[in-house]
Amino acid sequence: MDEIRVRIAPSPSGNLHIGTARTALFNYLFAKKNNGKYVLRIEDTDAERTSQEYIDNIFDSLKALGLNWDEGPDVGGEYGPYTQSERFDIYPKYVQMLLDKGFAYECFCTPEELEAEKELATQNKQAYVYSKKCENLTEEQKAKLKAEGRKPAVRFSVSKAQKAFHDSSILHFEDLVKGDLHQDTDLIGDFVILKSNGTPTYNFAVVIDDMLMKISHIIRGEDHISNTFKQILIYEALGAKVPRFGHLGMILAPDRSKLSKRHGATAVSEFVEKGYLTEALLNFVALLGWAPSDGVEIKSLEQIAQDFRINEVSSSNSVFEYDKLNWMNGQYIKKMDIKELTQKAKPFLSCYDLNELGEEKLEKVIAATREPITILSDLTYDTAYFFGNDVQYEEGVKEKNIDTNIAQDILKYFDSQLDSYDFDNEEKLHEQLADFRTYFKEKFSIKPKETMWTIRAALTGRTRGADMGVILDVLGKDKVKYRIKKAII
RNA sequence: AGCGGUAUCGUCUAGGGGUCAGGAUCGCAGAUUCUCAUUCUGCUGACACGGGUUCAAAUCCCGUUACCGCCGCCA
Repeated sequence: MDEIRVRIAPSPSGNLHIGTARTALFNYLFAKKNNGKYVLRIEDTDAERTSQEYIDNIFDSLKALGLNWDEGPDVGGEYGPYTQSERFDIYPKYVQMLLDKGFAYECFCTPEELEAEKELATQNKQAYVYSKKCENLTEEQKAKLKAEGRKPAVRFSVSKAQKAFHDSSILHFEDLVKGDLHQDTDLIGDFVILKSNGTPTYNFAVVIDDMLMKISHIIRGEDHISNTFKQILIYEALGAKVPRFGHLGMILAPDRSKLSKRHGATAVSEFVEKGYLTEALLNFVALLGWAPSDGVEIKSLEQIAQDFRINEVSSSNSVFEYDKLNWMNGQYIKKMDIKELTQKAKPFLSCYDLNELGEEKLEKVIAATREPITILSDLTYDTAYFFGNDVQYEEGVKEKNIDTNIAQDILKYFDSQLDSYDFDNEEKLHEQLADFRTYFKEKFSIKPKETMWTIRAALTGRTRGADMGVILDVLGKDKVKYRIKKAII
């Protein structure tokens, strides 16, 4: 059997889209599972929409996700170049081949003429199919048109290719995820393969590239199904081996439309900026259309690769909802190595002076605040009280937990005890805090919870937050005293 | 309009002629810890509709509907 080779071919007209990331993931998984090669090709034929910034973003995002490629523009490989714009000189040869074999012809139609044909079709409520009026132009006619300065495009003759290789006009192929797919080729118009400006169209360039790069399996979104029939015909006309195809359902926004900017983040990098971990993002997106055989949903890339079967991928669309992504991101945040997490958290703490705490204390802060959060950006607010001298009271907290008589008693007593607290020993602090709580419970029947709320409110301005022992420890005696005194009326 | 695809809890999904239709997430309720968080336990919640085939249909077939995609000298 030939080597399994798959590819991901993003077009750099934007940052790496989450949908493209999922397609990349499934290709990667398929390659890993089958000991194949996974190649990256940049499809930048449309120079106007392409930019280096997007190319960099695609590279960075893919790498951040851990979807490293075996061959690609940067790492090279046997079948390069892997950037389509550097391959322009190889397409004309194949266009000529099709021209010679009679599977393609020059078309001199102007945009206006084409537009008129389409207009007519819509008026008659018919599907538009190119009229083929240039298919049988004589050499003289062509020469005349060229003399007039008309630059021809090259069209593929669908019917000729179809008749040469198939008995019926219905073309079938066995899709890796959707099973038998078919299309009446009479309904496919003769499509352009080479534009009049000399550049190949997408449908032609992909076939040539995939053929030359020996791609064996093409896994992509189902928006490409109709292209597949055209591409199969080109492979056949070229005398090339037709690869296997697999079409994935699309990722939809909650309103069932295509996921776009108005729904929020769409690019992997935007999710990262919002505070999502690439590991969680990848895991989440894997679950859109695929389910683990053991029911365990949180899995590493390698674990997923072991369990992955392309024919088990769902063939329907899936809706992208944040609920589960948030939960999953939270799970990853809880489990991540604390040093690594601290590094990833830093961009979200740029509004604070991190030197105030130092690396060791910062790690303590992150460890103490990571539990309840779902995205890293939650840390911005949740760690606020560890920085600066003064405290920002949340609404109602001062009135409810500081300014009452009991609260004042608690604070005064706490203040008087503070000198005996061992601020260099977190474990000791916990015990002392526990004793303090018990004291108020036994003596005044104040719930431990409420005692702590008061202390917490004075120290953090909130009734919710990190472990109190950690707060005392990180803040240190001076700051704790300062904040407590400030709260006492 | 045409062509192609898809249809199981709100969402992601498992299953597939005989199941109490399973899990996850969300929501709700309880429990736990100093914390309206976390964690744990429990609960609510689905086979799009209509016809067949069959002893038996969510599962197979046909139709309808809905949704998605494609109909570019974009990729």
